[in-house]
Amino acid sequence: MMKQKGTKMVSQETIAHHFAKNVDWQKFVNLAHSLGDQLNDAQWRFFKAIVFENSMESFSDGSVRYVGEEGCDLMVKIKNKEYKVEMKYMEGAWYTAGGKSKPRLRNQCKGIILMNSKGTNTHATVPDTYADFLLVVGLRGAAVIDKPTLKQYTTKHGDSIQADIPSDVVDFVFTPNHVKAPTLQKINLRQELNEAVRRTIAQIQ
DNA sequence: AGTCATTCGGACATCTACCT
DNA sequence: AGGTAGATGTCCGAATGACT
Repeated sequence: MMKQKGTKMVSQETIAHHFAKNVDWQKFVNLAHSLGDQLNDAQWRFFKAIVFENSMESFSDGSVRYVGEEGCDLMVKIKNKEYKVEMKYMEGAWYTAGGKSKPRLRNQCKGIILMNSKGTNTHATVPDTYADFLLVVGLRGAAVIDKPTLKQYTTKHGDSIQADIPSDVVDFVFTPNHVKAPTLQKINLRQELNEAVRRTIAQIQ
């Protein structure tokens, strides 16, 4: 029986290219800006990730599937094969805000907490069960890194595993040059969620 | 001087798996 | 049966550093 080598693993460049081509990042940027800080409060942050992860599926051509499993948020289908991708969102992941000047590419991504827990973390690096690729999404850019490369840049921090990824070892999916100024849309997810919550509560007898 | 950026730890809610 | 470590994701706040 063949070992793992029998299953061909595509390159991070292939994954990045697929995300670049088959996901509408302008829509993502519009969504992220329109959502603003609505879900930034501590108790809503988990939901923010759910919104963004789902948006990958919605804004894709159908080849991206949201699964939300442990260590794997997305399944990406390329040439009839599916690949496991973990997604992290951080506002200023790759580019500084810029303010009055232009956004500037960082030498390395802002530190990402890949896993953390109360008490003491046992992992020294990402576990074998972790997705094969990590998609790091920011407001002004996104990039892909494969697991073997990612492992080179992880450090154990008390109760967490942190990744400090140099910008020149990743493959970019989009950059500030790939998107136009965001179209702000009037959405109020907090209100809709609150209403959904009240409706649900009202069903209880 | 005043803006912009970085850094660090802690905060949030709640589930499952495992332990005694 | 009851307790808790470990897992999930993101940002805030304050203090400090760097730049124009």
